[in-house]
Amino acid sequence: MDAFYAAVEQAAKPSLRGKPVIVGGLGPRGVVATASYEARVFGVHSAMPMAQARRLCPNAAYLTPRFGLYRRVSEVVMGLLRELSPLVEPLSLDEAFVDLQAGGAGGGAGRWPAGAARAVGERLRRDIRAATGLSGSVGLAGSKMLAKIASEQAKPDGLVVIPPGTERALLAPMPVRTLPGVGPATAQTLRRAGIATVGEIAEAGEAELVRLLGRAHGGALYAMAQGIDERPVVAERDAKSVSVEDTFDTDLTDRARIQAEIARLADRCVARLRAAGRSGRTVVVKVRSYDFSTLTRSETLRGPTDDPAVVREAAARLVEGVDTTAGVRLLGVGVSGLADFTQEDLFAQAGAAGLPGARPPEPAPPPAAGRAGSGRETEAVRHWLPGLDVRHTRYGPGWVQGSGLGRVTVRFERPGSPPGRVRTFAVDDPELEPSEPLPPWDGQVSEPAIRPNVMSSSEAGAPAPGTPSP
DNA sequence: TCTGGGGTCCTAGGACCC
DNA sequence: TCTGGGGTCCTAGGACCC
Repeated sequence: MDAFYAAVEQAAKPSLRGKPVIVGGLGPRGVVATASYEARVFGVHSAMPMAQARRLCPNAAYLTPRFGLYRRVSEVVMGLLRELSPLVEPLSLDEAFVDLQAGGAGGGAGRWPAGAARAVGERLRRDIRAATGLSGSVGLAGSKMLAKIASEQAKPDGLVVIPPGTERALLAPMPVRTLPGVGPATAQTLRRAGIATVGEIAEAGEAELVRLLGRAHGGALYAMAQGIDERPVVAERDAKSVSVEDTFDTDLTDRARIQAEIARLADRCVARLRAAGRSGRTVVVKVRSYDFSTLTRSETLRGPTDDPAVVREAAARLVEGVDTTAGVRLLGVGVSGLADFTQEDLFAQAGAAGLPGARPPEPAPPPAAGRAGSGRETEAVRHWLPGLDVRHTRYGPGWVQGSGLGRVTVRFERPGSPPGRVRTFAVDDPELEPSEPLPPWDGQVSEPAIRPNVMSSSEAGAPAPGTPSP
């Protein structure tokens, strides 16, 4: 999907179409998650500090991310991919590999008539636009690596095919950073060895690449430089770890506060673990200091757990051993070594944590949602975060454009409506209330081809009763 | 008002075991 | 009592991806 988060927001907010839109953290330490193509013209890009983005593009719309909405749109798109083949490997909410041969749409025996793949790709792009109102790009090739490179070249709103037999010649002149897996550090190492292009990787030979980058990375890169990538498309990979982390607006130094935050993070982590029906054996704590130096401390239990108390206690022990006196900007808690939860694990975890071993396997305590989740979200709503949906009893649905000085500015429009007008209210106006996001296909003129058949529980909240329809 | 949050994979050293 | 070789597990850190 092209500039996915920003594109969803533009689809949901008609007045933002054609304008620079930047989605990301709006706090003092936020970074850009996605910039629309209109904003990229100003040099804004993903992972850039929000402060820098505001200097480069002061007139953009700055919006807080709405992952629940993006997830719903993503599910629609992934559903379209699964119509092409059962072998779909999502990489993120907005990207996936599809093994078309496994889908049999090419006519069997793994042979595709000339042009058939391109036709499938173009039809997919039309279907995605019809179902979501958004544009996606397609790369078609004989391997995951080449398909990914092709899709990068196809963006935005395009399709690129790399025909079999043309791979090496096509790759040779490209900079090494084109290859997936080559980031700043690898590019630097290669540059120092006089290697700037993919062709030069192939010329250097496997022994040299392994010497420079190690067995796995060097070997993989040497193969990729020749267009060789045998990795299969794998659907439904089980997660191997679950983690949560928070960056604080100002550094933390108070030990009690740090321990309180660690406990909150542990509860949030376990809540996600349980929601996935998993348990884990290794607890990891992450601490990023005032100077951005980052360390982790981990402890492996004797058996897997999904008990919030066990994870909380392990995390507390681990952070106890870290010098935090100079100030920490980020804390994180994670669990790895995941297993599908079984009843026997309860005994193992009781022993491992030094808890009273005889404790019966009572129903595990609730995932302590009280403090972190609901409290924080309520707070966010009261601050009328830019980008969030609201509803006014007289003016209907709209979204927060900004707030401050006791006022909140709302633009009244919705997906499918013409650009709306702006009104300003007191922040405590009783006629104004937060509301659920309206997906982009709501209000479209034509009936969408596909609708999500399942709503995630976090999105399932019914609209408030008694509010008038527009 | 420099640098988010959620992941994956790899490497390397030490403990431990046979 | 001059000290091998291979394997696994754990811990910590780093590169990379979206």
